[in-house]
Amino acid sequence: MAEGHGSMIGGENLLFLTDEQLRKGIEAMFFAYRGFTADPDRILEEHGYGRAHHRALHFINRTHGTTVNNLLAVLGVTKQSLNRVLRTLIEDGLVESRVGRKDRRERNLYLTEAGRTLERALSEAQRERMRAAYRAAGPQAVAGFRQVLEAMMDDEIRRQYLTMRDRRA
Amino acid sequence: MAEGHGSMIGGENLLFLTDEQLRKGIEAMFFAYRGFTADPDRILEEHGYGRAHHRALHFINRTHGTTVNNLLAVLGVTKQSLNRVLRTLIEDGLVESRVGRKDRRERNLYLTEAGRTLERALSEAQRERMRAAYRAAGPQAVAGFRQVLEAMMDDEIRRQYLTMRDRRA
DNA sequence: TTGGAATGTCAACAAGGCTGACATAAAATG
DNA sequence: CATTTTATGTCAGCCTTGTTGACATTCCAA
Repeated sequence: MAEGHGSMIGGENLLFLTDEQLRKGIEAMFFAYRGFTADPDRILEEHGYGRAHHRALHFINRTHGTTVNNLLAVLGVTKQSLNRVLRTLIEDGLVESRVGRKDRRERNLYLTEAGRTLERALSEAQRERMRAAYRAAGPQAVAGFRQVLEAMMDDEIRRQYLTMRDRRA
Repeated sequence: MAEGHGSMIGGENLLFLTDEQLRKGIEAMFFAYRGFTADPDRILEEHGYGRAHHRALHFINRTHGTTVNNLLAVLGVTKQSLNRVLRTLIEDGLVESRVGRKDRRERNLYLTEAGRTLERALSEAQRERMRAAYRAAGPQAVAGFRQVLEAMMDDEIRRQYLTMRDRRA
């Protein structure tokens, strides 16, 4: 019958690992990511910015005073690419770059009031979508969601993510 | 104290919806998506292709004989953008474009043997990553993962996704 | 027969990745 | 102190992949 668990192929904890199931997961990931970025994208467009700006604002807000090198590591892009984005944010007065106090080669990055305002608008839109999804799926589903996502990261990124996951602002 | 559940704001099923929790979900999504695309990206680079080619191959393989318009709707890009990608895939002999039988304006798209080979390599790399994540997280987590992702999609996309989710090859 | 739909193509442009080369300042090291 | 390394910025150029607009072709359907 329909529920014959196929236990002959490895027990029920392997049952869900069919190519069919994996394909569904892959496509869900693809479509969900589109939703995930849709709301901030609309706001960014109004300001003439792109996702790269959002990412920079997010991580500067998240780790006040972070250095350029730090940001490069987290974002996984080249300094030339980041610099282009950072320069416009600084010119537009959303980000402030201060010479490092201990090490004066470094630049510590901060959001200005205007930067905080835009960051809040972006992250609030994204949080609202996430909140609705969490609410619809329930707490147990959320725990599973995070577990799978963390297991999907590259090892090095996961280490980085886990160390900063539970930081305080 | 630290565990004062804040039950005054809506009961424990709302407890996990703090901005902090939502931020973790957002960052997990960001980093996980990088992992999600990392393995196919490496293979694509060897062939001089990009993610756009992967997406086209995936959905042509998934729905043999799909039309260009169909593909546009699923991928959410302009026809000009898709056309450029499609053209190189056809020129390179990975995709075959046949004039529609009923409606001869339409083009039905199929993978050639070479196309199937590349598609298999790409999807197998991606499935392997997904498989490892699923295995590490367990069946319950996987169910939650899918629930949250589906809830995160745009409404229209979700409808589309759900109708094709359980199709047979 | 004519309007509109589906498709393709050309041109131009922008964002945001990349590499390589080079400049500067400051820290670290011998 | 001299040298090397590090952190950052910048210029130039290239690529992919998205966009818009204009226009041609084909062909179904009213």
